[in-house]
Amino acid sequence: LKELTIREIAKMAGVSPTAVSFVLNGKKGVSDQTRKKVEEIIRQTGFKPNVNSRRLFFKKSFNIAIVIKQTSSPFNDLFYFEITKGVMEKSKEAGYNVVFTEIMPMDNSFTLPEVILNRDADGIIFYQDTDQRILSQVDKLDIPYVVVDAHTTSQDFTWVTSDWQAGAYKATKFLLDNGHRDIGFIGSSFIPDYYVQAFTGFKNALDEGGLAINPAWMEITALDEETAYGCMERILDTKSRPTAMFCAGDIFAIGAMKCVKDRGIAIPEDISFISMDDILLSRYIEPALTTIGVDKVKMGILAVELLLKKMDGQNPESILVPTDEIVIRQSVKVLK
Amino acid sequence: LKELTIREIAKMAGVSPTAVSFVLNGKKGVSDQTRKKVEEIIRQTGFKPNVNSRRLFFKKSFNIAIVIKQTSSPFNDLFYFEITKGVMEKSKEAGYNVVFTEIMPMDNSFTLPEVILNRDADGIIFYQDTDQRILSQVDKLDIPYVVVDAHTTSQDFTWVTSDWQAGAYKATKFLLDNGHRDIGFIGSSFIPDYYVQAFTGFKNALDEGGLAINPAWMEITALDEETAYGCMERILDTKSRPTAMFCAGDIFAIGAMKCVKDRGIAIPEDISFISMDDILLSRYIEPALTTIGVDKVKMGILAVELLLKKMDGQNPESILVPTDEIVIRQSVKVLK
DNA sequence: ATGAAAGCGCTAACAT
DNA sequence: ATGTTAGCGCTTTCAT
Repeated sequence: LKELTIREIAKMAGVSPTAVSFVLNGKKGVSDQTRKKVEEIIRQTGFKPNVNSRRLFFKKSFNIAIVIKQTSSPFNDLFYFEITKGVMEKSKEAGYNVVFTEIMPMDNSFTLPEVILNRDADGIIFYQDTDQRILSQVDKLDIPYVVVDAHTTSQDFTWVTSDWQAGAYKATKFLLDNGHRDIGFIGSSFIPDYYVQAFTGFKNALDEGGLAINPAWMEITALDEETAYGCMERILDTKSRPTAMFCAGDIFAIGAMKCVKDRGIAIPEDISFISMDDILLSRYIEPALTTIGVDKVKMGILAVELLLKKMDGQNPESILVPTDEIVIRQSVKVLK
Repeated sequence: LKELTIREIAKMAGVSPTAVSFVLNGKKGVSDQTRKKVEEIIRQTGFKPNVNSRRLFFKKSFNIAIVIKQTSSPFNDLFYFEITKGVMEKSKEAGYNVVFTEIMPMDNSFTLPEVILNRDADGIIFYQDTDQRILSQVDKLDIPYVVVDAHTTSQDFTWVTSDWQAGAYKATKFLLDNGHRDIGFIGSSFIPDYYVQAFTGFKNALDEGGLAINPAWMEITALDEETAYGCMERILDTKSRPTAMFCAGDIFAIGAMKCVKDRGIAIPEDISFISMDDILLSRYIEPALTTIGVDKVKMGILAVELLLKKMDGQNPESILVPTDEIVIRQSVKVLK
């Protein structure tokens, strides 16, 4: 298979390269006859115009870069992999490649990936909260970007984030609807905005049900499975015991449930659990976790849609993605 | 920030574009003095040469494409995400972008991703067994590729695959070393090569221990969690019961364990379980699963290394990646 | 050691 | 409607 160029196609069709270019790009300025002829030759030869020539001419890379953090946990990875499916779907549709890159927020250098420094991407999608120093650098390069799943949102950049406040409300309401009155809370004040959202949703549901928060059952220092375990220990060490726990994240629920089981307390008979995220694991732990899901593929699609608008010079509104309905499994008991 | 070109840098330094190009590419033909001067200007301006001009000149994309199947399950996704980390690490080091693409083996079209049809990748990494019709198309395009985690290997293409035969041997040996003599097998003849590897490792260990295979405890129709559940049912319905099961894949073990638990049989007190893969889930099910792991990041690195060699015109040997040691958790009982 | 000039393959402005 | 030509920004050959 030899290397074809637009020149050779032109020669074969007995026309000028311009004609071929016009046909390729669907422009007018060629007679129906030559168009047909050229199209036929292109079909026969399977000719594809050289992308790099086009890139050079248009000063456009036709790449969208995804930036993930190297420190991301496997749980996040899975979450982001699903988002990526949406990103790929929409990018392909719009004629862009998806280039994967990583940053290491550990070392304080905050160096952007080469793809971006080289201006080899027309737009960027950042996953998860992204350091302001990174974003400023991108601002300087004047490359449009969108942040997906940023817990700390802002007017300063465009984002796509799940509505965790609505999620927390729904989850807590579900407990109330099932007869629970003594409800504890495990959250994370280490992610301030996310914490506020989760807490606000929780509190709103309680308020609506005419219930007060029991401070002894409020734990806000969870970070991961282990720390959530610790939170639960402290709650169990108080005088009275809640009949249900709302956890701001499946992984917190998993840690807390482990603590409860270790003490020989039955789930959901003695204590019920509900949380948000719907990570893969939640289906497999025992008992399977009742939780609130989000459509991650959709988040990826929305992110690309916003990005395309920004690349088009528009200034679209950020998007709060509605949390889906509750995935009911076995961790919540119905009280009479 | 205005658009810099090599011409402008040349002007600023009072030299020719050629000189700047030589400096950028570390070639000799420039005096130390001009080199210093040019380097200084480049440093000050943060100039980066236009990648697309280089691509056009070199007829090289500096892209490596990853091709995954859209039908891949979340478990595979996680597995492949880790491999991807290795791929990114090594690709970056070698100066290549990583472009993510999907194929849909469902529709019988077997259309390659645009990136590949456009010759916008210098090399390809396929994840998982890949249809021969796909590979032939790539052969025609004459783009080098490597298949990672191909269960069905062949002399016809270059691959990087875990040594599951050694893994099965190690796992079975571990059961024997812990005093088990009555051992069952759940595998999948739907993936013939993989099945043969797993079975051979299993059988070799048994042979070595002077034990015969009990055909009543051999199930080879597992495909996923559900079918593995069915396999286990049939084994439990036989007259006698094994003290331990070897499963050719964590997900099979998870399905089989569910069956055992549903029948009120205790793990590992009554029946022990061991398998291979070490997927994320295995740590979280109850009891936590003892299994054989592989270094996925390393697999990604090795894949890129092979690919780079192929891109260099070499014809490297495929690689059988050693399975790691056993990850001992709680699913195997020590028999006296 | 240095610079002028050609060319990678495409697109589009401009003549015809 | 069609063809000629310049130019996107780089690298490299070839004079000087």
